[in-house]
Amino acid sequence: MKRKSNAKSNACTECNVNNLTIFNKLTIDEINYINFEKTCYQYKKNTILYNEGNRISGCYCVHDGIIKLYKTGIEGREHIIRFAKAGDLIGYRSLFSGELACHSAKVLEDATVCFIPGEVMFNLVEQNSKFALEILRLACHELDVANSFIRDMAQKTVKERLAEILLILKDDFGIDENNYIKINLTREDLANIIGTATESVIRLLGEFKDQNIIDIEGRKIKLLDINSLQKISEKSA
Amino acid sequence: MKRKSNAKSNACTECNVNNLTIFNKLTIDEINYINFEKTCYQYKKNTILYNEGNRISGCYCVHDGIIKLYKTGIEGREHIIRFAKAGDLIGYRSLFSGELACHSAKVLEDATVCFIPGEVMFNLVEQNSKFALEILRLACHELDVANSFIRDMAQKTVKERLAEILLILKDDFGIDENNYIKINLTREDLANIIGTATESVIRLLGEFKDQNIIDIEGRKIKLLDINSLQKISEKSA
DNA sequence: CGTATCCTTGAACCATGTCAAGCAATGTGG
DNA sequence: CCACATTGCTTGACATGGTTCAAGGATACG
Repeated sequence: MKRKSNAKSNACTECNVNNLTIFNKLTIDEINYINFEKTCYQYKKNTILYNEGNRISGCYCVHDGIIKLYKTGIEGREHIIRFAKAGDLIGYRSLFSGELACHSAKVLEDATVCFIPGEVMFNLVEQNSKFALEILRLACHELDVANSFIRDMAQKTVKERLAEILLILKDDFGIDENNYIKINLTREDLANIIGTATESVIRLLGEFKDQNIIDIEGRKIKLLDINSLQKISEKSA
Repeated sequence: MKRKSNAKSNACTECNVNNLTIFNKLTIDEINYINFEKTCYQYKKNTILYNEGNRISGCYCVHDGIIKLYKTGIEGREHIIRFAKAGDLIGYRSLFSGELACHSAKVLEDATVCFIPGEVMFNLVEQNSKFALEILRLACHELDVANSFIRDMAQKTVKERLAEILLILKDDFGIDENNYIKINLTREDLANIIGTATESVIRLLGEFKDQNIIDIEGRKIKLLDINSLQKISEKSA
């Protein structure tokens, strides 16, 4: 399940996701420092990187694949917080808050992930204030997003939230040449993002399909009418 | 509504909320720097400090009083994010994410608030990495809290959330000698925190009262049976 | 090829929202 | 200080969105 990949193809200086990440404010020397200290792993689908409540000793930079971050709630029910993809950093939250992991991380699609020890992160924050500000910017932005989502959970219906999440997934993962969203989730996963029952997701996706707003092929969702989705998600339809 | 208070009683070096705040990692020189650059204001109830969408040019440190932070949602409905009290910092999120204010701030109880220009905050982050880490810690912690609340919104019933929020308010604001929570909110405010209708809050508070879990005197809520509240909020009752 | 997981549909139930109406408390201006 | 206006509180009746349960079919996987 967990396998160190050969270092060659993973030099941070040549990493094509580098400019997507918060590391773009680092000097070459600092990048090399990370490169020297990090460890790369390849994980198969369903591997657990860490569990809620674990102590996190560093953070993970996703090179490719998709990682699902989720919290376990009442009666063991899973609640999905977000998905991390190429260029995303995970675990930094617990690292910098000094708290135990507040979520579990599980591989959704086979992934290559670099582990950066916490000490390295702290050293970089101390010696490069631009980097510190960059992480701060990231955390503050995620906080905005989280609070907006709380409001949406509070005020929107399940249908509105489903339309919203389809649009968010589109923005985060993009669509292919046939307008299919480039992430395949089970109905249950979708339900666990927006906080509803699997059956409700199924019925509502069916409804969207009947209205020619989306098309469905197994787990692949094709967006036909983004405008309508937008209207639905904003209650203006 | 907005009035500069005399500076004497507000010297940061003598501020009794100082050790509650993230500023406790600063040197005396740095505290004096803030003291020199800040401006203190006294605000009456219902004053708006800033509105969602405003550009924020600094952040506010609450000296006393209570500030309500809320987002405006669909059809103008208010959703309360949190309350800031003595020692809390507000506006830092938008400042550091470089985005427009993602919420409005309104005075709930007459407040004294110090405005610290953004430039000062940025300078301090740059020159004192312990301070940077402290803000980062704060932001990451708030992110944890926000994500937990999203899960709760997704998985808990209105009754469970109401029990939960009463306990949170107790922890945040404390209780007086008669076990009354030291913050007075309208039923509508309570509804706007947990995302429900005012009528539901009224009915559920009545239910809690009938079960001798709480007592109610106008807007003041007295906690009689914290254990039961805990059980309810965790679905174990 | 059999087992596990996922998907789908129908039916029944219920928690919660909405609407309406009246009352209480609070605030404001003359 | 009173009268009026506004805001907040309460209750009942009703509508409905959404959950839950059950059962069967489809699909993926070892």
